[in-house]
Amino acid sequence: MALTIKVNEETFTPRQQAVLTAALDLLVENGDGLTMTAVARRASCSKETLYKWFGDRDGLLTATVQWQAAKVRMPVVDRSHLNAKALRLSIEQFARDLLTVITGEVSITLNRTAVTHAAQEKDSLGIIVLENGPLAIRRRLKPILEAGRDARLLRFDSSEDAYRTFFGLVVRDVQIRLLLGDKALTQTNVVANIEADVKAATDQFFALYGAKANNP
Amino acid sequence: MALTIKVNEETFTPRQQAVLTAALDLLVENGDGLTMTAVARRASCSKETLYKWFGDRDGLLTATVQWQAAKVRMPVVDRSHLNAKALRLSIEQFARDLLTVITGEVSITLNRTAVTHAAQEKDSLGIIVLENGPLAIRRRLKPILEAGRDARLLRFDSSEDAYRTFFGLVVRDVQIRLLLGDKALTQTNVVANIEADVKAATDQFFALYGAKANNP
DNA sequence: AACGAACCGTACCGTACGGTACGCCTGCGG
DNA sequence: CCGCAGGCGTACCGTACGGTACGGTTCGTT
Repeated sequence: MALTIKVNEETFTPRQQAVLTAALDLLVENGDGLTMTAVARRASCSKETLYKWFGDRDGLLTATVQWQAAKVRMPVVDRSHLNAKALRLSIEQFARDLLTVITGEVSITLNRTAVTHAAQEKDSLGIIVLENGPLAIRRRLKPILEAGRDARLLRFDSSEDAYRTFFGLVVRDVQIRLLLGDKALTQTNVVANIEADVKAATDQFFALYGAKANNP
Repeated sequence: MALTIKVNEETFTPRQQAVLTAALDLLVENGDGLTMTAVARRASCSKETLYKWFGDRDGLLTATVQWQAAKVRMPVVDRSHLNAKALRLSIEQFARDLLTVITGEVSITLNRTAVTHAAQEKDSLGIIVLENGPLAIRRRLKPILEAGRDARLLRFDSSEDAYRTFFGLVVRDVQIRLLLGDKALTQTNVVANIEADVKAATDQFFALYGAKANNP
């Protein structure tokens, strides 16, 4: 159970999804408040049903994170005719999606849950969150970057390095500060600046990896 | 108790420091294993003493994190005669310090503990970790950056933005992946690449903010 | 020597929570 | 109409852990 990571969407009945929704709500409202009793009460079901469906508490947690993380599907960017303007818009869109997801309350909750989980020799949740968060973006961004390089619009040796630089330029210290509960970073504040941050990060990315850049 | 954040180094007796060391060891070994009984046994002291010294479990946790985080004192960089080479060495040193700290087992543990804590309406640990981690670097880096600007070696409008870009270029996705327990990032692997990453990040930082850079 | 403070070890209490058992209701196939 | 499977609600059990109490020991002070 702990070792089987079902990457594909598990097929949950509507009733089960209602239970998962209740569990997620409890997680968001009160991070550690995910007790089986609380979920049962919130979802109006019996604890016995929870155990029948999800095995144990960890199974319920995993199902919740898995199910919710998989819902974070960012819009696919058009990849045809890669002129400079289209490429820039694509990059900006990725930056915007990444920042929007990361600053969302659900994402913060899932990441906190996974980090907490990772602090106890359990890493399955961390893998799930990674797989559906940064790595999902990476999988979709890399082909765009490489297409940009093929079109002589970008210049880099390793698309992995380019991706990680992009991640750093966009995320900066926002995620860790949100995870640590930095009050100075109210989400409204961050959200209000997303557009400016997106533009700045994209500018910097092109300054480093644009074809005309003077990087080694 | 919960509201008083003692920024200055609390003066702990050697015996108390031994207790805090035991607590930290337990945290590192087994993230959630910080039970009062375990600490008392490890430190060969009585639980009653723990409660007398630290008030309650949260007090012990706070004292441990506070005490340990404050120990992360990165070497001060020479700020005199800022020629281009000295500035670059300083920046590199900051990058190296930041990466070294972040990838350390103690830092990972403290950050995980603080994130877990933040998931429960408690934010004091997060503040402590932030204050002694990223913000400590920021406090010491900003003057250097501004001195570099005064010396016409760097060009930027906001030193805050410059710092955050520096943070992103150096940290990238390393910290969040370590916090989530990404096995693909064994620490030895990261540590082995620190020097290369330091150089790359510094190159990129100067490409963006160096006086000869073509940034707006 | 006598006293008391600090502290260790351990036993103890109350509670919270994971997990299980059981009685009851509802809906559906024969 | 009967039986039964699925599921709800609740009661229950065992354990782990935070927090307290207490007897015994060491050590410094007078």
